Amino acid sequence: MEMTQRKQKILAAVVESYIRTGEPVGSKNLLGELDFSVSSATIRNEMADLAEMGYLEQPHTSAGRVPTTLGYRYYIDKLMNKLEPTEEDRKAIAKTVSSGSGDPEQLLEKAGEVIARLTGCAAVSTMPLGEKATVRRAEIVPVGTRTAMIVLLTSAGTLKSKACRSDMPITPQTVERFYSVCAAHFVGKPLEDISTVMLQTLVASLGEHALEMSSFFVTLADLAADALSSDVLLEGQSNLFNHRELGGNIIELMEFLRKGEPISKLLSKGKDDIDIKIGTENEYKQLANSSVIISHYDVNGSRSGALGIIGPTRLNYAKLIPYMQFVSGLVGDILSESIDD
Amino acid sequence: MEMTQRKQKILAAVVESYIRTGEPVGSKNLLGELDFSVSSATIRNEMADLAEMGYLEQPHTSAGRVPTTLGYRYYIDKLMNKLEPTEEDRKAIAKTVSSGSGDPEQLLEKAGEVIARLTGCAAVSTMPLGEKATVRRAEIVPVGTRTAMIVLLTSAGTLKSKACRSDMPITPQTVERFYSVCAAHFVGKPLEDISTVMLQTLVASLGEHALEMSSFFVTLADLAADALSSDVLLEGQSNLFNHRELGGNIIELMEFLRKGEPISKLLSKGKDDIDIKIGTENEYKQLANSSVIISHYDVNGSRSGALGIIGPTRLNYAKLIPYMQFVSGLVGDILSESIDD
DNA sequence: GTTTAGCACTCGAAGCAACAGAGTGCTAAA
DNA sequence: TTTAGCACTCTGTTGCTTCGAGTGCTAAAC
Repeated sequence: MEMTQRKQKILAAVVESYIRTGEPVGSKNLLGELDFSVSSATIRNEMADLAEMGYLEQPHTSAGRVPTTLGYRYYIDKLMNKLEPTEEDRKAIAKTVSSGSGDPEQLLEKAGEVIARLTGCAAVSTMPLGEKATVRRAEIVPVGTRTAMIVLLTSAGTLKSKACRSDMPITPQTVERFYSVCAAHFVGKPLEDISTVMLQTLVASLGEHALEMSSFFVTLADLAADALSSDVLLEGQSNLFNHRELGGNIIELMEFLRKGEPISKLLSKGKDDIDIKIGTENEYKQLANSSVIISHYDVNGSRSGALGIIGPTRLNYAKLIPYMQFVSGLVGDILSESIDD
Repeated sequence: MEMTQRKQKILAAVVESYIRTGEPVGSKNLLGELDFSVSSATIRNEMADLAEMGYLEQPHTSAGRVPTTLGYRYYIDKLMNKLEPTEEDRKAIAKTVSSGSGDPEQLLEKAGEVIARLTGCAAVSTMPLGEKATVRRAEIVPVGTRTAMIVLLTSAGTLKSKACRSDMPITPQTVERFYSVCAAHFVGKPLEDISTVMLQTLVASLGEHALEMSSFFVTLADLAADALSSDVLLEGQSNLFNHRELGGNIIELMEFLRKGEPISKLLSKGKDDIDIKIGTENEYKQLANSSVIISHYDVNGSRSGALGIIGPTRLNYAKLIPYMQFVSGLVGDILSESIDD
């Protein structure tokens, strides 16, 4: 069967009406939404065709039509008119996002916050880290006779810090020794190289100072692991409660979001600037009733991380896709600017 | 009407049975739970009396009885046999909690985690901060020509750090100037004194260096405000989903938990070591269907903060109260030990 | 050949009666 | 004072009917 222009218009109207109301849309309801006038019977015929072609489906025989995954896909790829963010919105977003400048983690937190608020969905983001991130700097700050704060700064700009207790009093020599070991073994090395195995051999080589120093390096390894793994931020998951159609799956969905690793995979996958997965297009079954819009950002020209939103399949794609592009572009710009000095 | 010993036994049995099953308990079900034998009719009479006295109520005429707030209160105050944690549990808890030693924030996070897991409730905790907390140390770590990390350490051991951009390049002189200003104006001062007003006069007095330095001090003030306010930790809120009886209120409850300030008030209120609020005893209406167990901890003999759990009214008080006391004692001990050196 | 009016049909939602089951309160006997 | 017995009340479930929305099909109109 052929996709005529009239069918396209009807499909678009069905998708838009369903996104707006959340109710299956019937032939009569559509009459007012179209820019040509035909009877409801004609629309019924066309909708039956669209259903046969796989773009629409019926929850049950006597209900209206609902877009299928294929229907959304066709709409997004061919029919949708993007709705660029207004100047006001751009300014408001830019203001909020740039207030989190400095640490990339804060920046992404702010960006997630603003996205979640604007879209009414859950927002996720990944840090501009990667396997290639290296140790840029390690600091030790003694804060008591036996307690010190270890601070790790990565090449990606991420900062992690943790307190740490030593079994022996901390002397200025201890501090000096810490810095020299760091300079020799850690600075400039990839984060993932700081494994416990590497630590064991290192500590063994310290001889009499092993006892004194070991807890600091263990803490440093913790921080490195933390920097590598805790790269997923989540905001606004409670927004999901407002979407009735997620129904009973909402609890599993929230559990899924809390996990982190799958989200990290999800966001790192796509190659395109923007990546949209509708319902069953998602490989995770917990997302089968949800849609995901992922927008990647570049730092100094290279693909670094991504922002995403997760919500019901009936997202307002026409609006949200440009918004996501705008925010991720902004994040990329700010990070590019702040990282190279 | 008089509270006989038999009535007490019946009340205890009703409360315990309801806590266990969540179902209204009928006279026949109670037969097996009592250490004396009477007929169900006798129990019915006694239960009717207890209902009249306000300790029990019926969801509807032909249902079993459910404890009222008053009933739980009587049970907790007079009837309950506390169930101290087993040696194994104590060890397991101590191990998890002490793994978060060092920074108080981490410690409380671990403590909250273990409580949430053990009780199946949401756990909240407040940091051992107070108005009296002072600046112990401020550090600046340059990480780029115009970017630096500001680190604030409080007298309570809390560590906060944030990245910060300056409009001008950061020189060794900048760093030195930062330290001398900090030493003169911040170290030893209460956190709450670092207000924006104080900052304005300070920055003004810096003369030509004002532009260069101001963003650092603004960041420092942010950190101080953060240390003062972000003192509420929340763990395991998703556990609440497992409690069916919270019903539709669960969403409002979770929103309430996410807020922070009311929780902070809630935890700071009680004077006793342990503080239990059952259902409507709570002044917040969002907690009207929930119970709260708050256990305060002391650091070096003075009341510092608290740990709490929030769950349905049918908590296993006999078990959870001693557990909370144990964990908060542990937290107090660890903090006392780590803070005085 | 396409569009439309008309109509029978399907299915879910809502309302209602019947009924089983759990549990109570009361009365009268032990 | 306790107990057995019984009538009563209330909930939850099941099955039935009705209502309405919306479809699909057919036959007539354009």
